[in-house]
Amino acid sequence: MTIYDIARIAGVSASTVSRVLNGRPGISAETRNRILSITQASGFELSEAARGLAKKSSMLIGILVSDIRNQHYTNGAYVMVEEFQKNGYCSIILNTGSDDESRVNAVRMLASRRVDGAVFIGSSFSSESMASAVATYMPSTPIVMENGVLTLDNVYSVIADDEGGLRAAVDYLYGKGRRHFSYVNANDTPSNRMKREGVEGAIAAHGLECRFLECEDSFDGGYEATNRILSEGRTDAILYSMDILAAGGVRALSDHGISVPDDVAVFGVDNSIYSVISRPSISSVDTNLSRMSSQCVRTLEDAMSGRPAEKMAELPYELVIRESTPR
Amino acid sequence: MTIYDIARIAGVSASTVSRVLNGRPGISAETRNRILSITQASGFELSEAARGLAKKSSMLIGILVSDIRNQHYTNGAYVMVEEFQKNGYCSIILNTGSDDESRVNAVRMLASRRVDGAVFIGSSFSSESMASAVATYMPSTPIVMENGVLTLDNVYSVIADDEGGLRAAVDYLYGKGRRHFSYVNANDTPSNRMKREGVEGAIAAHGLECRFLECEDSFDGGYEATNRILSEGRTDAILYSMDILAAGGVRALSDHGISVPDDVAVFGVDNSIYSVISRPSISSVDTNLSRMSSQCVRTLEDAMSGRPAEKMAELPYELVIRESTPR
DNA sequence: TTGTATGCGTTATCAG
DNA sequence: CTGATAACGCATACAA
Repeated sequence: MTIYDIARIAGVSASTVSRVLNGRPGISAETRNRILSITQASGFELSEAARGLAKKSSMLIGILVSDIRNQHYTNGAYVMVEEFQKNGYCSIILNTGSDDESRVNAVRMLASRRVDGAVFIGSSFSSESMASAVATYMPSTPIVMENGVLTLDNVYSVIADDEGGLRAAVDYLYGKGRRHFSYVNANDTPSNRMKREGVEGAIAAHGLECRFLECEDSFDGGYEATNRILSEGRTDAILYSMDILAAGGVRALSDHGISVPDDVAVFGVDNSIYSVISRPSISSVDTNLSRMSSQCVRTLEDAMSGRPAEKMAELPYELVIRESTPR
Repeated sequence: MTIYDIARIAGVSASTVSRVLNGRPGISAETRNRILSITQASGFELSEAARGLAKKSSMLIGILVSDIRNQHYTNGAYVMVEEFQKNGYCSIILNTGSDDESRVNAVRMLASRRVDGAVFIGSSFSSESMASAVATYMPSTPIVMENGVLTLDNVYSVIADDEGGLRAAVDYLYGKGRRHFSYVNANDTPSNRMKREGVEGAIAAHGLECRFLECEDSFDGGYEATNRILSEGRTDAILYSMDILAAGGVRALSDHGISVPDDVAVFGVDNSIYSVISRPSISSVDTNLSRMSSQCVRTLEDAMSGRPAEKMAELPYELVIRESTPR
């Protein structure tokens, strides 16, 4: 079924059908109604692909997610999907692994779909290979990076103050008298490096020391890292780069009969449902993902419609204090 | 940049470029290499929209999600996205509210994109209005419903044995000596009705009674419903239609100083991360979402490629026993 | 108010 | 092995 079929049935030309279906003026009420009723009866919808070809606009937004297992990212993606949908855009979501090749492939897919704009979610997209992929395959498509940076004309950034957030968390615990810090970090991303720098900076400012550990990006990863901490020496404050790790940590502490926050205080990052569900509930650095996501949408829509768009927006963090830290 | 531009630079016709870029045989190695190097240097990608127009295939899959806040669904969506991506398909994810109008609109969007196939995630799509929307706008596009049913020729189903799962959970608790049951149900969906029927059936079979409560689909909803239960009388076993409710429930019980599972046993549904993180961890009915999702992909790909596809597949449940129920 | 012709970027058929 | 040419479904400038 095409507009030509509708046209034939209605006894008019295809352009007339096109005009009616696009709500353009200059059509007699009679013809309009005839065409409309035929269209509705047949359940016909204009082909967005053909329309996009003719209008040079796909009404498609590409969303790249670096790690699907991180619900932090998927939540952000959904905020965007919803907001774009309000404005008539469809979102295509691609999950790129962490290897360069599949990430570049994802960019090529977006290019072949001729997306009107794109959002890259996660700091791990701040890489050389991404920069060159964008430069070669999408040199002029507006792109917004959530918590990432790429120094290209068509790329905009909305970033979180990860460093400041972690620094504040350390300061908070220091203010409560904690002096023996540990920091558990998941995978090595630019964002996690900033968090670590925040911790290091605050620790140094107080003239303290801190043990740094790496672990897998999961509940179990946090659990095991915490066991390692407990087997190695004294600690009265543990910070985790993500809530899910902290959830594992709280569980490990509890399994060892250690009181949280009396013996050991715990801080997470993300202010996610994990921090709420855990027992005790976990104090967390909130980088305000949903606000960041909304900002991404706004920036991208500005850029797509030629309005001046904010090249680099940094959103403030917030400390959410729960049961895992002393009052 | 189009294949005509590439053709002009290479000094050949557009058809030759098309052949090379599609890896078709019958081109001299020399011309092929010339075209390939020009293409790579320019970062050109074939337009999927134009290609789709000519080939009558969009290589697009539509995914409808009923409720974005339910991570159960989004997890399923991502399994699918990943699997489809492996086969060259792009997924467009639309979140329909719960009202009929926006759901029908979502179907129309899929129709206008000419998706090659679609998956509807969630039992709430089993409705009259959905059936008629599909019949009018996508009468011949293969569609798979995850945990839903629509009696149309082009619609396939992969469903969970919700009823059996809940029946088994009640039986399990009965076997541990529990006699005073409560059941907390979130929103009214076909799936949740099946779960409730499972509970009712098992309760009746044992000649018992059960208190039924409704609540919001959230941690807080489960928390408050549980408070209501505790204020109203005696209970030694509470089942929740979703883990997130059970997580709220466990927290409420704990806040009241009630021992889980000694005083009250708790059962959830979904076997999600929530059931793992809670303390005590929560026994849960696993309807095996990731297997369901994989099955959806397989069925849809069968249907799209004309192979015989399973019209209705029911997957078995599994009880995952954790700390919230007696051993 | 409506119709005709053309272009959008690609594939496919048919010649050469 | 390669090149014209039509077709895919729609929008739009131009004519009538």
